[in-house]
Amino acid sequence: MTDTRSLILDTAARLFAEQGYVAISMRDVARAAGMTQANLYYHFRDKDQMINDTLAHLFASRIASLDEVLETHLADGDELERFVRWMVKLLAEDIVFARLLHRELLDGDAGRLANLAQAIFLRPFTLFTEIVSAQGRRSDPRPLALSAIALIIGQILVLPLMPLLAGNAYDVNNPDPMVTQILAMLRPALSEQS
Amino acid sequence: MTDTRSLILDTAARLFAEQGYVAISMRDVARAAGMTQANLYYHFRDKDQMINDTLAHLFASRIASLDEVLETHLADGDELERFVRWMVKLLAEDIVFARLLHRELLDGDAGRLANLAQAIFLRPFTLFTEIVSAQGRRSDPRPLALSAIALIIGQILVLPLMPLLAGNAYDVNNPDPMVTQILAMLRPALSEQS
DNA sequence: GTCTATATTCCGATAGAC
DNA sequence: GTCTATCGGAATATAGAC
Repeated sequence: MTDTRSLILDTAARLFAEQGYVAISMRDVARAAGMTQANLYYHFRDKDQMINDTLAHLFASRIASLDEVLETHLADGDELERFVRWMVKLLAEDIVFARLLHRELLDGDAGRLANLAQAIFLRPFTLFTEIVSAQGRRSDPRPLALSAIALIIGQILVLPLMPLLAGNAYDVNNPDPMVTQILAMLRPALSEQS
Repeated sequence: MTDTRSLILDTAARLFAEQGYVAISMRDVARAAGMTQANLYYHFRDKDQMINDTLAHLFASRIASLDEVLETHLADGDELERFVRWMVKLLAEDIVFARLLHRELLDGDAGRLANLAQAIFLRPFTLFTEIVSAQGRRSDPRPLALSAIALIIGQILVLPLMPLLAGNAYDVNNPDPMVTQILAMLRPALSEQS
């Protein structure tokens, strides 16, 4: 059985993702984790520290999957497609991670944003700039890399609008159509010389 | 002098955008608007109705600017660029609107999302599908239209990461670089025949 | 219309038993 | 480690004077 601290962190991550930090009380977390609220203060100094530890725990576990992707498949196939597919799958299949990421982008203070940039975005961003540079473009690859990340994050954020506007929806369990759509925008932008 | 109800709605919009609905109390809104909390209940039944009215008031005023853009400039220039510039300026210059939009995409229930799709997104979405179709593409224009909106919204959301990753930042008061970057991604995708 | 005053519930956090 | 019990404060909302 997993230890109590991890149980609390996983429970808190789920609740915070659904409703936000302010809307979830210590009592809510404790009840969902099957303990009393007072016991949370044995494991965490206060609510702020529990939030920070929850984010650190979740983000550290999720970014680890990028290392696997990079190390085990570094030699094969289409690097751009592999990167996009990894990021889309990560955000589409893990709604807790995706929603906490959005909450941090909206409400994180300077320190939390710096952590986020370092823990989550730095390696994908660097990887993408390398992919862009490898295409032989001479201009600064960084705006294009940030746009790629923005496109993927934006696609996930507007997903609930899909059925209301376009009349259909990407299947969360099948990220392929979204990957295809994103690649259809990135590839032409990449091959444009500027 | 503007009437009390509008003063409350504008004040609430600003505070809700900054910190979220749950974090802002009726006392906070009342204090910022220069009145007591009890008086808010003369103008609104409860907090929920104040939130809904705040969103309806803000979104109705902002989408009105699209009508101006469409009606006064329908004949000139580059329709795509005009549309992108309008949407980027709207989101970049009006941080209250942009943040409340993001909050609704994250936390809006089905009814609020339907209102959002209708009040804000339907006309830009339709406009963009028409622009795409006018380019002579034969495939469904809707995924591309949604991607364009996703790209613009995503760019605004990742703005705070810019100085942390790319080492510089778009100037909020000068949306041109972001418009240029977004057009650099949309134009090639548009001219690809599929 | 706006106020003072208050009812009720819930919050974060602590003390201390086991 | 986890509990019961409780404190002080802040939340939404209402009653009623002006």
